[in-house]
Amino acid sequence: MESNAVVWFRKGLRIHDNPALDYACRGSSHIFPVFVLDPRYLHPDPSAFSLGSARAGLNRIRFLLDCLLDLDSSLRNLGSRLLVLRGHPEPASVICRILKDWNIRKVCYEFDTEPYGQARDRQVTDFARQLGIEVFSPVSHTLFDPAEVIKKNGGRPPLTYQSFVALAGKPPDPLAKTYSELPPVGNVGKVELLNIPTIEELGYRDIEQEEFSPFGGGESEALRRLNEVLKDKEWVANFEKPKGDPSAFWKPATTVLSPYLKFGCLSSRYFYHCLHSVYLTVGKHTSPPVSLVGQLLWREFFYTVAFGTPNFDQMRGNKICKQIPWKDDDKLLVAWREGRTGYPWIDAIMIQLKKWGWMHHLARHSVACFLTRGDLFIHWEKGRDVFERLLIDSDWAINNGNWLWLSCSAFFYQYHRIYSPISFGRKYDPDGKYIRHFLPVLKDMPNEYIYEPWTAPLSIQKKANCIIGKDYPRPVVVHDRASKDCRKKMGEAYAKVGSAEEEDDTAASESTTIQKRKRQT
DNA sequence: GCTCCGTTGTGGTC
DNA sequence: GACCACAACGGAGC
Repeated sequence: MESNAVVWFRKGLRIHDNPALDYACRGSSHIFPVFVLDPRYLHPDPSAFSLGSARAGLNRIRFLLDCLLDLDSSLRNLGSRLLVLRGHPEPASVICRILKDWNIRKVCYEFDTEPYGQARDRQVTDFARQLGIEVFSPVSHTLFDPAEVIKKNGGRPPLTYQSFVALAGKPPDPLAKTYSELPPVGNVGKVELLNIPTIEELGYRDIEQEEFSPFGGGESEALRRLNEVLKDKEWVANFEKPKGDPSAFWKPATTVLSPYLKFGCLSSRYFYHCLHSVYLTVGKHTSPPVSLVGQLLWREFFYTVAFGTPNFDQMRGNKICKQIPWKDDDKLLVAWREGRTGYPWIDAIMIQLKKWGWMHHLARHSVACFLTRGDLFIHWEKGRDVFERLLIDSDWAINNGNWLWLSCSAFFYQYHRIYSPISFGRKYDPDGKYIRHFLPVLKDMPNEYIYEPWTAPLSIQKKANCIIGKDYPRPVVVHDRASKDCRKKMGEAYAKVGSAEEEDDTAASESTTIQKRKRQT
């Protein structure tokens, strides 16, 4: 008897440790491995501020296409293939249609915690259940089930890393299963199958950008990269995140596995498992929060809080977010976004973001602090949008979580600790090699002035072929003054924080409001 | 109400 | 590279 199963790939673009794929294969005569191309994610949007679609910059689109090509090739090696479908009018309705057309008995897809994914999957789940089709939606993108952690904590997400780690315990092992062959693909009937498009086929032509992300997508590349990392056991064992060098770019100071985790080319559980094996063989190793395992737990922490916090991605209506009267200044925002603030360290980072779609974690801190509480006092949501579009590893929960953190809106509140746009970078890279690469206009500026070129005498500027105010901008703000002003405004906003909460919700936060009132009297 | 703690500040000293 | 002063936040636990 025929028994057909669909494996719907969204994230989780891998064969290894893939419970949805594993379950689809069990007892099925045919499986249909499906990916739905979402035009909003892929097709050019000329109104966007950078090359790319409405939802993603070109680097991440390219990364996704790499992932799909690799997944298709792996499936073909197992006697199957990826069925690529057109996402009109939207991915969920396309899935509903094929469930019927292909006489599907069970549909399997990885559980997705993001609001967009939740709404999309609810449509499919409801539809399938009406038709009596089995839905299998396992948690496999994260180490833990965020809903369970929240339940363990009495219904609220833990709001500190330490309390999260105390609750979390040990994650489940990855699936050990490997395949020699998959059940054959069934008859797709009249459903149109697409090829995995190229960038050019999507309509991206005459691209002038001269440097693109050096990181290619796909499970094979993820596992190659992982094995490269694991080879250096000492490095893995001694890893301490805050000690990394943000200016290292040819050989980054971190693993750069984040984009692979984001798309699920690499299983977080498999990664965790491998790290643990290394720890066992070397004995002495670093620990969370700074260790590599600690980094995976940070990911879990943000996924959990994001899942359990309504309006996590905005200031308004977000209970854990400080209400701060951020400034609205498009000119400053654009200067930051385009790498024209006049601070070479900040601008070089923003250009690396634009060209590579990746920069070191501490570099992200520098520019996020500069945009928000450090210098420009612009809303973290604006910076979040820029990162979300341009980063190849942009991940809804983690990106929003980090912007909340850096802007001192949640999790972290020491707003007087401000990164200097001049000395922070110089500490790691006194010769400015990083700046010279990403801002070639400054390549002949002497070391002495590379972090503050506006202080160079005109004769030096001329000799370096870079006149400040003409070839490279003057600073948009004076850091010493701007940061002092920001500190003052943050202090005022913090002092007023009780009344902001009162505006948004009345009954729910009554007890905290009373506490705040007491404190004020 | 007090104390301790918090992945990743800066600028100074030794 | 390690330590300090600076200034000074909220959360958690008692």
